[in-house]
Amino acid sequence: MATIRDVARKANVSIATVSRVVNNNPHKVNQATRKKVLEAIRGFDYRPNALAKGLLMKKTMTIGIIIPDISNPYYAEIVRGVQDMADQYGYAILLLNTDRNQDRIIRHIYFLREKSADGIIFSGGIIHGEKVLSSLKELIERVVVIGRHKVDFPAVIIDNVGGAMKATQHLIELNHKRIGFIGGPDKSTTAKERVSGYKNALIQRGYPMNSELTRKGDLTARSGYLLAKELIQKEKPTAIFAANDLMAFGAISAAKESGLRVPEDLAVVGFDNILFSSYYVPPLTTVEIPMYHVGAAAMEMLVNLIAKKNAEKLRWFDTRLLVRDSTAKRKLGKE
Amino acid sequence: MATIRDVARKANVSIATVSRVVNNNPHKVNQATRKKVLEAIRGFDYRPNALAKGLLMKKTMTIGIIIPDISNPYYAEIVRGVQDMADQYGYAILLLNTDRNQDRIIRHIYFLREKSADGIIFSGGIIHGEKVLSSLKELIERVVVIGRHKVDFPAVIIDNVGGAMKATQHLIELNHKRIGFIGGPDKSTTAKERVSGYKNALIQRGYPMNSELTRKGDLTARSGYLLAKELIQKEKPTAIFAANDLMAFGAISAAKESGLRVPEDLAVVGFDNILFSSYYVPPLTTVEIPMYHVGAAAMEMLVNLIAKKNAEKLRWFDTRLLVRDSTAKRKLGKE
DNA sequence: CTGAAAGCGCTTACAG
DNA sequence: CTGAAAGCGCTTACAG
Repeated sequence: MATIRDVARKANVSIATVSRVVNNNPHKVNQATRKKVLEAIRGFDYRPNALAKGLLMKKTMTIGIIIPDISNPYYAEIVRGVQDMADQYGYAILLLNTDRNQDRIIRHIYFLREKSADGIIFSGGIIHGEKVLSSLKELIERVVVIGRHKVDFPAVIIDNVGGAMKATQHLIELNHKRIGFIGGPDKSTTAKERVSGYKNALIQRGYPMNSELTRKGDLTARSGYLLAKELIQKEKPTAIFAANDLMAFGAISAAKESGLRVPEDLAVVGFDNILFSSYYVPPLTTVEIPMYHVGAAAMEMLVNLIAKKNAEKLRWFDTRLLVRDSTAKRKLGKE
Repeated sequence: MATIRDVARKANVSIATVSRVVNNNPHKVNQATRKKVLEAIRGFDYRPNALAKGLLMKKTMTIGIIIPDISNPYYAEIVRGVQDMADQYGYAILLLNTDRNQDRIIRHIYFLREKSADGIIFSGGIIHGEKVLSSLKELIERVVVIGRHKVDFPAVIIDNVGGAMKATQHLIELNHKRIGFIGGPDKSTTAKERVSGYKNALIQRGYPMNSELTRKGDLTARSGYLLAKELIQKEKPTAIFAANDLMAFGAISAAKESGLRVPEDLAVVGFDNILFSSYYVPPLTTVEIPMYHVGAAAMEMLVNLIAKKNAEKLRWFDTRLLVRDSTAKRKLGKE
C-alpha cells in the first residue's frame, strides 16, 4: 500500500503538502501543486492510513456497539439503524455480542479501549455493575445507552411500560379475564419494564394479581413455545401477552399444537413488531417500536457527544399498538 | 489513558522492558523486574494502544465482514458465527451492509483498507466486478467468500443446488403437478443456485418447464407475500417453493388470506431454516443450512489465510430437508 | 505557498 | 538481562 511518502516523492512535494490536499486543509495550497498531488494520489490509488491518523489525532472514527445477540432480529434492526447513521458520518462500527454475560461485557470494553474507539453504544443487559463502570475509564464520557439504566448516561428510551399497558388494556377490553404473561430474564431491563406495564394495567382495572399467570422466558421463540404450553395446560388463560414477538410466535405455535384456535380460544399479543410479524399466521397483534430509528438516534447522539456539541441527554420513543388478527378478527392491511 | 511510557517510569525500567513483559516476549526478563512492571501495569490499568501496535506490526486483528443486510436473519446468523470465532482468536469485526449496491461495496473496501483490516469476509452479492476486484489491492489475498463466486477466492460453499433439488423432489413425491417458485434477485448467486436446483429437479422428473410458475422477489416476507398472491390468483399452483424462509412465510400468509389451507390446498417449502421457522404456523418445511457454522468456518479459514498456514481453499456444507407441517401432515418435534 | 521537524504509542534489532 | 534508538504513517505548529 502506497504511503504519503510515495505520493510526495512522485509529486515532488513534501508530505506536509500532500497531507494538506488530502484533508482539504484550510491552509492554502497552490492550484498547480494541488493538481500534481492529486494526480500522484490517483496514480497510486493512495489512501491515508487510518491507524497513523488515529494515533496522532486521538480520533479513530470507530465506535463499538455492544448488544446481547445479533441473531435476535430486535437487535439486528437496531444495529442496522446505527450502521446507516454511522455510514453517513463516516464512522465504522465494531460489533460485539455479550449473551448478557458480565465478563464478556467487560472484556469487550477493554477491547474497545485498546482499539481507541471513539465511543460505545450499549443495548440490552445491565451495565451499572461497579466493575463495568470502572472498566470504562476515559470512555465513560462517550457512552450512549439504549433503554433505561440506573447510571446517568445519555440514553434513547423506549416507552416499554406504556406499550405493555396498551397491550394489556387491549386484552382487557376484549373482555379477557385470565391474561397470561411471558416475560424475559431479570437481566433485561426492557423485559422488566414490560412486566410492570402489564401489572400496572391489571391493577388499574382492579384485576387480582395472579402470579401463577406469569412466566419468565429467555426471549426466544422456543422459550415462548415451552412456557405457553405449560401456561395453557396449567392455568388455562384466554389470552397471553408475550414480552416480545419471538416468544409470541412460540406461544401461538404452542396454542395450535394444543388444539386451540387463535384468537378465538387464545388471544396472543407480542411486542416489537419485528419485520415479519405481520406475515405470521395469524398476523400478530403487537406493540410497535421503531427499532431502526432507535438505533439511528443512538448513533446520532453519540456523534454529537463525541463532537461535544448539542448535549442532548435523552431521546424518547413512543410505542404504538398494532391490532392484527391474533387478537381481533378483523381484516387489516399488511404493513 | 496511560501509555507504555507511564508504566516504564513508574516501574523504573525502559519502555522496551515493559513491552517485553506485556507481550510475553521470549526474550528473558528477570523475575523481579517483571513483578515491578506487572504492578505498575495493574496500577494504571494499562492497556497497550492497538493503533500504535497495528501501525508498527502491520496487523490490526480486525477484519471486515461485508453483507447485504444485517436485519435479514440469514446474515445475522452467519455474522454471529463469524463473531464467535473471531472472539476466540482475538479478532474484532467491522460490520458493513451493502444492500447489494456495488458502489457501497467498493466504498466499504476502501474503508477497510484505510483501517488496515487484516482481511475480509464477503457474503451475498456478486464481487467479481472488475472495479471491485481492483479496489481490493493488497487485501486481495486476504479474502474469504461465502457462496460461489466466479473469482477464485477461498470459499465456504453451501449446496444450494442440491438443497433446492431435494425440496422440489419432495413436492414432486407428494404428487404436486404445479409447483411454483419464488426466487431472489439476480444479484444473489445463492438465489440463482436455488432456481437451478428447482429446475433441475423438474427436468429430471420430466416436468414441462413452465416459466409462468416462477417469480423473482427480493427475499423479504413482504415480497413473498405479494408474489404468492399473484401466483395463486393467476397460476393456481398446488405448491410453492420459496428461495428463503422469509418469503415462504409471506407465501403462507398470502395463502391463508386467499382462503387456502396450508398444506391441504397449497404446500409451501422454504429455505434456510431460520431460527423460528419451526414455530411458524404451520411449522415450515424447509432446507436447513448451518448458517452459524458457515460463518464460523469462514472466519476460521480467514484466520488461517492471514497466518498463511493451512491453505484450505474450500469448505463445503451440505443441506438437509426438514419436513414439517407446511407440506405434510405429520407430527414432528420442534427443533 | 511550502517544507523540516516533532511526536502520537508502540516493537524489535542492536549494543552493552 | 536491560536500554537507546529507529521507525510504522500520519498532522500541524513553526519558520521561511
